[in-house]
Amino acid sequence: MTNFKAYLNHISLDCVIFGFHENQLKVLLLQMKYTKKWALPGGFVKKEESFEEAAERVLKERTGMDNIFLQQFHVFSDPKRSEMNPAVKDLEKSGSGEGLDWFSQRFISTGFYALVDFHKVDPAPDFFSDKCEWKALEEIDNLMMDHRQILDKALETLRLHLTYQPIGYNLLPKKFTMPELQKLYETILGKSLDRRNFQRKILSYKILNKLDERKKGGAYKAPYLYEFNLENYNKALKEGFSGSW
Amino acid sequence: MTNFKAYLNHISLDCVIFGFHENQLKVLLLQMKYTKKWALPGGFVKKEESFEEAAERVLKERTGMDNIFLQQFHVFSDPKRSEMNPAVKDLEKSGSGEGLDWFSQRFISTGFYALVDFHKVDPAPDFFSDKCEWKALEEIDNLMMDHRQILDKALETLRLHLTYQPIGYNLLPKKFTMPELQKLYETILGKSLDRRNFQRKILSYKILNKLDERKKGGAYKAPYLYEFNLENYNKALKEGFSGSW
DNA sequence: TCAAAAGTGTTATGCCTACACCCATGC
DNA sequence: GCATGGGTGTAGGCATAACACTTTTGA
Repeated sequence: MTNFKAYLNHISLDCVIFGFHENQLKVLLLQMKYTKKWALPGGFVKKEESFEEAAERVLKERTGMDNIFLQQFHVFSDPKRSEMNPAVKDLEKSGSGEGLDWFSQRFISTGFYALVDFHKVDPAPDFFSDKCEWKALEEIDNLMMDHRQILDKALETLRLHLTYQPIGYNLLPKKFTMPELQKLYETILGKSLDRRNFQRKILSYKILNKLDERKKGGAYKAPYLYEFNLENYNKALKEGFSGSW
Repeated sequence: MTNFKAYLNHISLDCVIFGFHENQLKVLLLQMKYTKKWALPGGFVKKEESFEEAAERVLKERTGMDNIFLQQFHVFSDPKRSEMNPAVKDLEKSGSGEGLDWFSQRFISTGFYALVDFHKVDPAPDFFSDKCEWKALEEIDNLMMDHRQILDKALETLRLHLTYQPIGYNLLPKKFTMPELQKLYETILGKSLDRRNFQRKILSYKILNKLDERKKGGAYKAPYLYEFNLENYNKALKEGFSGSW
């Protein structure tokens, strides 16, 4: 990762990787080696790669996972967004002259968001960072460069998609309970929903299979387990829900 | 436009410029000089420009207009999308060696869609084209490279935005009638709507001012004129309509 | 037996849909 | 006067929102 010849100049991508854990929406972040600033996992695009392939590669490297749900959402092209890029400082300290040239150029970054099953992720830092960790949305502040803006835009897009697309297959384990699914929706939307109405509505979409099993081990009354009906789920992904006109 | 040193390598943008005329949704296209293929107006990004600024510049050049409603919607990054780029052939014929190198590189294109008042546009071809014309959606086929795909994605995005955002201010003259606005919606959505329900719904958004004037000159009963209530319109643009959760 | 969480059903409201009649204008 | 398009109102159905009681379980 110190030979940049294989990559397209001034093009980068940043990934907002969402996971759901302990009833919180979390994002996978890297802590830069020298500046200690937190940053979104990102990468560059090889000369024969599509952006989607590049994003998959980055995702694989940071999470160990394949086939991640991935969605591009915006291009961040402000010519000043790369100014004072802390990564440059990180490279100065690491003494890589070649890298310095690379990092001092202007970067146009395409934002992707990814939805992953928290438990399946094995976080791995990259060459420029020494930590890779999940952070709950509330504990995140002061990200590198314009990464806060990128994160906000990703969240905004995710919320929008929620209103006309099913979500959850990529964020939850194979079997899950209705309260868990509801918590996921509530977390993304940032507001609480009525239990009964939520259930009626989500069931009306026909994207769930109710299982005979109940979730054991928890306290109190054991909730039923559900799984996604993939056929209908994928159909809903393509066609979308309702739409007002 | 034959000195490409001022521009970022392998980055381009393409604009899908929508206008509304004679109850049809139309798109502004260019006809390439040598291949005679039709193409979306596009351009490159200067080294100190944001994509949005570059798109505005392109829009200004093709339409003569400023302050156009502009929205980026997707990045097209397939490494093969530039293969057999007919513009290269156009350049071969025009004998520009420098241009050849430029055009033979891989391009990553960001798609923007624009909404404009048809009557205000003064179409102007660029260096590589000899015609710049409005085409109704139905008459469009066989566009250059992946431009058909870009157009389709723009239309899909526009339809989606229609369900949660007001639209029309940028596409219609200052004063317009309810039937005209309805035709616009019907055209974008590709289906017909009930007159009375459309009117009730659009009025419920409070984004219109009903004027005392009626449209004169037309045959039959003269319809009332409306204008957009900009304050509410802009508020609706920001906040969006409803949303199912 | 009590507290906490989960399962389930009913009612009211409002929005969307479908539909009909009258009015103005040009031919 | 008739065809065409525009203005307006109403009834039914479906989805959403608000809301309460019962059941299970562990402590």
